[in-house]
Amino acid sequence: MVQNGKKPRRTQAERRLATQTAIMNASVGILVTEGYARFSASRVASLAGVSRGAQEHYYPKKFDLIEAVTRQIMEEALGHTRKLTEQVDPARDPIDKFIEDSNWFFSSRSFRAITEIMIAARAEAELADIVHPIVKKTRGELDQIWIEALSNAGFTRESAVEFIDITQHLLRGLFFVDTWIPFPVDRASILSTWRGLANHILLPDRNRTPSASN
Amino acid sequence: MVQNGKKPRRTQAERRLATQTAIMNASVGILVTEGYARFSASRVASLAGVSRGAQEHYYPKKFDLIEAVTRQIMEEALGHTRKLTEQVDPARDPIDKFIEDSNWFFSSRSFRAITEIMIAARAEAELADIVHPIVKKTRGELDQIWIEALSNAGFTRESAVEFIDITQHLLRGLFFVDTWIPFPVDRASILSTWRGLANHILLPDRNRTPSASN
DNA sequence: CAACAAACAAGCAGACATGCTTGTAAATTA
DNA sequence: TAATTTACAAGCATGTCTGCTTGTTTGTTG
Repeated sequence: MVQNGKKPRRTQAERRLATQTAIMNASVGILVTEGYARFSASRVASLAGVSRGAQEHYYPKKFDLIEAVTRQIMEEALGHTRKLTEQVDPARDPIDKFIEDSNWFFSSRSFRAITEIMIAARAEAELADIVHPIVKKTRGELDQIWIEALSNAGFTRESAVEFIDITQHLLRGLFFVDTWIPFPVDRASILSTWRGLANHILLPDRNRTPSASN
Repeated sequence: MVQNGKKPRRTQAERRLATQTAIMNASVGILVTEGYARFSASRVASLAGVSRGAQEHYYPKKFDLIEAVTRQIMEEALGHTRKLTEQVDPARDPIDKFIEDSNWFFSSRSFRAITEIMIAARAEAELADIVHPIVKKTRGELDQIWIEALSNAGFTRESAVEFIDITQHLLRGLFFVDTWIPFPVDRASILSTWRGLANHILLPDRNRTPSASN
């Protein structure tokens, strides 16, 4: 149950928030641990400790629920990256920070949940119409942040875009095996190798002030 | 219908084969175009043009059907790679051939179908017990073939293993985006870049330096 | 060519998911 | 505090999927 005995009196806003976050957490939990196949409205409500009726009240259709999950996760990721890049000295170690941040996201529960949703969207055109724009928009903003960071660090935009792109592909591949294939993955070793290759892709921009690298 | 009016007489073996291949093709077709979510026994039978009873005759359980699909696809992939490597002059271009072969597989309908099955297996432990050993075994054999090929071409086994591993991760990442994410993928460009980095990972064998990992 | 076995057809019962409707308690407002 | 809206509970109608059973056709064999 959401409410507890100590506080029999809660304001509407509190009740709303409690119920909604319980549903959100349960949704992500089921998506992450069991996958979309087991993601039913009933199971979400059950795990969240709310009734089907409460579910219905906030998210009338199943897709409304999924849309909310998608928005929340992408919002979180954006916030996480924004906070991280604000701490980054553009001239110092944006490459490591980028790899760290990307590795964080593409290993996260959030990405796992989003992926389950994207897979479902391939079978449900209506769902795709809902979530694709959200993902596309946020992904674009995230990429933009790192393109700026790497540009400010003295690399050409073109090479930055390529490096970001390939890094993300690699990380999605690691996620892929991690999640669905029964092979062990030595993530640290692979990322270390990849880090070593970065300088073969990222090119210094002559039109920019070169970074004070050591 | 499987049979046609011109040949009212078919041997049992022919009937069997016709029905089974129709079911296999329909299965892969549904997995590839619609995903596991829409993969139901009824739909397979319907698309294959056979009755549910015929389905039942050869594949009593849904998982029997999936097991057959898995075996067939992995068998095909192994045959494809074996044929390709037999034509490869070990001293010439095994790197290109490996990338080409891997890119073929990880872009193929077969891999798409297998992936749908692996995703389903995460939610169905029983299914995982059936398909994981098959995939694991075949994947191991496939890797072994290329490790030999690259070794024979003069690279250290260790570096060959690492190169193969990362290449496959990258290709799975490309597949990931290709399949589920609404972003365009410039596969040729990425693979070209990756090909250029190969020589930074693959190490010649005779200079077996006591490689210090950095 | 008769008898048997294999291949195939068709229909059914149980489980489960969705979306809806009706009923009740709690909180806000006038 | 009475009226009214919001939040939540619970059950039902509909549809689909799976696994099974029963019935019919086709091919093989003695």
